[in-house]
Amino acid sequence: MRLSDGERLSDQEEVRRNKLTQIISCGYNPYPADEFLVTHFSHDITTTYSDAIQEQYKNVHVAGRIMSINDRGKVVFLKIQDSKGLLQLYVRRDDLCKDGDTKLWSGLVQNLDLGDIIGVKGFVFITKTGEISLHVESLQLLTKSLKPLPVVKRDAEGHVFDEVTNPEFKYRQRYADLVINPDSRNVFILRTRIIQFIRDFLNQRGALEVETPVLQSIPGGANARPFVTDYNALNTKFYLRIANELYLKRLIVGGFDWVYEFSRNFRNEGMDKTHNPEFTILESYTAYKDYYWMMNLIEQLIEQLVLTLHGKTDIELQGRVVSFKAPFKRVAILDAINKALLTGIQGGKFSADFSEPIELWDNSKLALFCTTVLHIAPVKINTLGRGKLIDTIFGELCEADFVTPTFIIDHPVDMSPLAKKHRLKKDLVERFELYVNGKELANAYSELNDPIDQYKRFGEQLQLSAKGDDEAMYLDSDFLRALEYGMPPTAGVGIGIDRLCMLLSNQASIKDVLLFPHLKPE
RNA sequence: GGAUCCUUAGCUUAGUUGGUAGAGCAUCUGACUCUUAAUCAGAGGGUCGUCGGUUCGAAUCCGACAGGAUCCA
Repeated sequence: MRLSDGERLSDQEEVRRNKLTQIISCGYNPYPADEFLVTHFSHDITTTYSDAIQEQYKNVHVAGRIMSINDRGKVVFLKIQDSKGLLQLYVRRDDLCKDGDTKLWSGLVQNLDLGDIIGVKGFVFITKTGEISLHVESLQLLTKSLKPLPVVKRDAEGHVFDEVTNPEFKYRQRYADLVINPDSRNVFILRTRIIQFIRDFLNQRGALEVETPVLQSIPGGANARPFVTDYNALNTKFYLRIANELYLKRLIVGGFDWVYEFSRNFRNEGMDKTHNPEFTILESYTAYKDYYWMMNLIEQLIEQLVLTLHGKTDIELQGRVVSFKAPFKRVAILDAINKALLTGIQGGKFSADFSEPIELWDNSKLALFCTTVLHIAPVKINTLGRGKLIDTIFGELCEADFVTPTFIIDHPVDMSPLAKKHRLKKDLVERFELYVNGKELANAYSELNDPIDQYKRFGEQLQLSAKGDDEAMYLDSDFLRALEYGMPPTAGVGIGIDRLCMLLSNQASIKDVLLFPHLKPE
């Protein structure tokens, strides 16, 4: 008996299939359809039970997966795991088989394996060794498990047996990882709590959650290579969205004054510890506000989120304590770079040729710095515009320094084609990025709403594209048409949800905060 | 895309100038009606990622491929 071609069954799998046959031949259904009424969860019992209130625990129904079996002959101790934790079951043959017919014992109980899912009824008591347990009066199989589960065992000294450490196993068989590894499960519970917190935070302030197209005819709103697909009914190429920004702005044009969406975005690019081609960004746009207002909002959001999850605003990240107390530091990106240049020159890392403030450098000097100091291939640099060069220098020189939450603000105009020009500072835009633990967590602008300026910016992107920058933005004339009707002054923000989850769950890889990260097919 | 490393039983792994694989947990058989890594006595389970080469002989050396991890681009 096999489920798929070419796969030989292991001895343990053969054994389980034989047990399945025995269970069926004894008249028990290994996959019953009936509802099993659950009255209690493991954790609730083990945290609230005491002998003083045992009357309330006389008829308890629990269901879960068998995680340990301690067979003592005519008594078996089982531990089952439900969604909230573990509960020990005390199963006695003579309690299950009161009429002397031991078929249930020999036909079913003795054919149970680790991983089987059972439903039990009984009363709660405390064993001689002091463990709150369920004395089982009836037991039924709810699902037979045919594949051995590498259940983790721990001894009294804390030695761990059978813990799956192979990351490929965890990622490919997340279902198994979630069963055997509570740490994994907790990360994903935390992820949901984070998303719920943000949703509540925005809803309480009057924001409207919306849904915009995942399939787009023009992949706009970001600099990235898209996934392409054929749209049969419309007989044209479509793209999976790289961002939802331009659609949310269309909604601001339409008169909604605060919208947001948790947007699953797709970028056809490399994957590493912080990038998965499919990822989640929260985008939110608010009419009549600017990026200063947005900075205040975001620092409130992050501070309160950390406070809610951890009960305090100072938390430990990779061995150092980081404060999330608002307000966060605000540093102009050019100031940050100039400071790093000065430090580098004083430390002898680069020559004094680069002592002039970076805003005065011409493009050839930027390129020279990138090739000689940062050792970036000239072929690549030739495709980059001024803004991307400066962004690259910031990434290399400064990014890692911003461990405590810091707003990096006022970027050069040509690296921010959707941001409004700064009200005071020439050649800059009203933009901020939030850096925490050396990584970009959020990106926001006072949104560009001047359709003529926006048209010019798209034009500059087209020129970059012609130079070979395959991430330059596409021109979206429908978006320009929307802007021509008039979009009120608007502040917009995007928060990387995956990175936020990595940060707050202290995970080093994005794969550890994605339930099903992409891997090559087996 | 480049460099380095990894792939041995269900899981974790040992395997020393190349001599047809050893363990713990899990599994199976037997004993045990309050155990908790239960214990005790026995047993089975591996085409050592795949394919090819060198050799009398390959888990081990060489090559290609596949998957994964880390770092770089």
